[in-house]
Amino acid sequence: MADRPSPPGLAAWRAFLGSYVAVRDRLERELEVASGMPLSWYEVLVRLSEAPSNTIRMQELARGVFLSKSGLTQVATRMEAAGLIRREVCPTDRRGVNAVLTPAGKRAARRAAVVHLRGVRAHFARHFDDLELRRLATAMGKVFEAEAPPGARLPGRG
Amino acid sequence: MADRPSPPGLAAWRAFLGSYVAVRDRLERELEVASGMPLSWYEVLVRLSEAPSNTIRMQELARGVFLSKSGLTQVATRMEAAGLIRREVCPTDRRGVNAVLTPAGKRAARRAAVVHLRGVRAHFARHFDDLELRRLATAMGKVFEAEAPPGARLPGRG
DNA sequence: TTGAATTAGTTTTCTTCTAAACTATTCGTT
DNA sequence: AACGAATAGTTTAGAAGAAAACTAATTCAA
Repeated sequence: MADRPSPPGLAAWRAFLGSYVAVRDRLERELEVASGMPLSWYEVLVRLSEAPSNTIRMQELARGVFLSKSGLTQVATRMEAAGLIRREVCPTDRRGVNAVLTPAGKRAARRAAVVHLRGVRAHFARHFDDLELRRLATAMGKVFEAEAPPGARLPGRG
Repeated sequence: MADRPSPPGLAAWRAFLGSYVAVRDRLERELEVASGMPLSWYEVLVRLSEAPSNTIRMQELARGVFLSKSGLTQVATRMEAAGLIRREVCPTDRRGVNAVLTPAGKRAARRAAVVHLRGVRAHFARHFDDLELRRLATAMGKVFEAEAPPGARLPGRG
């Protein structure tokens, strides 16, 4: 194996990097303006919305939203203060903590989803046809599986 | 136009997001270990290496490396202290400042490039064949053109 | 040519994130 | 059982970056 990417390989990486930054930035600003909520909060809400009993252990949630454990603790503290989630000691392992979506959190998630999904469509998906989107999902999923830390998992929908 | 992405559209976005975070994180850590240099420094070095006279105005450099102007000022201050770049008042517009690559900066750029390019190959490009890489570069380039702020530009190589 | 508006960069302030240190619980060995 | 190792989360300390306030130079209009 060569130790450098081919020219198209490097060009693809650079375009990937640039488009990620551009799209993420737009989604972040739109969500902030429309919902007063940072993208990290939205991601927490989505994972909890999709989880059985709207409940996830902190550790697993941290992996799901790509934050360090201390980072998630801090996000969770703010979201708890805002009434969107609550935390309770895990009944089966008293070291653990469950993050649980509150009714207000559910409502906030639904409202934010409208804005966020419109943005994903307008700034990302709109640029491709269905075949391209399927190819992209497959290709990026393969990279994720190979490169993400063990235990990381892509969510199903939201 | 629908106001939500199709399921493959959303799946593609999520896989895109996840794989970006995973790959970027790996490249960042590898570069830090091997060169003691954050990725933001490397990106500055690359842009300067590719520029005529190894010189770029702060403003344009900030756009090139996806940093705010204050963010670049701070990065540049550290890199100047490390001897990798210097800053000089722009002769044609005395409001402006040129960032210039030093000889030490050139050497550091070459050394870091070996590590970084190996990483791009191993963690990103390796997962695709040539056709896929060309498709990706085209697709992502299109998104970048449409979504990046005015004046942003993808680099040619490095 | 003078003054207002614009532009370039830096400084200051604040937020967010990571890593390391710390506390508490559980697991695993003997 | 009991001790050490591992695991879960929080707290603390520190780095990095964005936005706003600020300084200085240039442009534009009258």
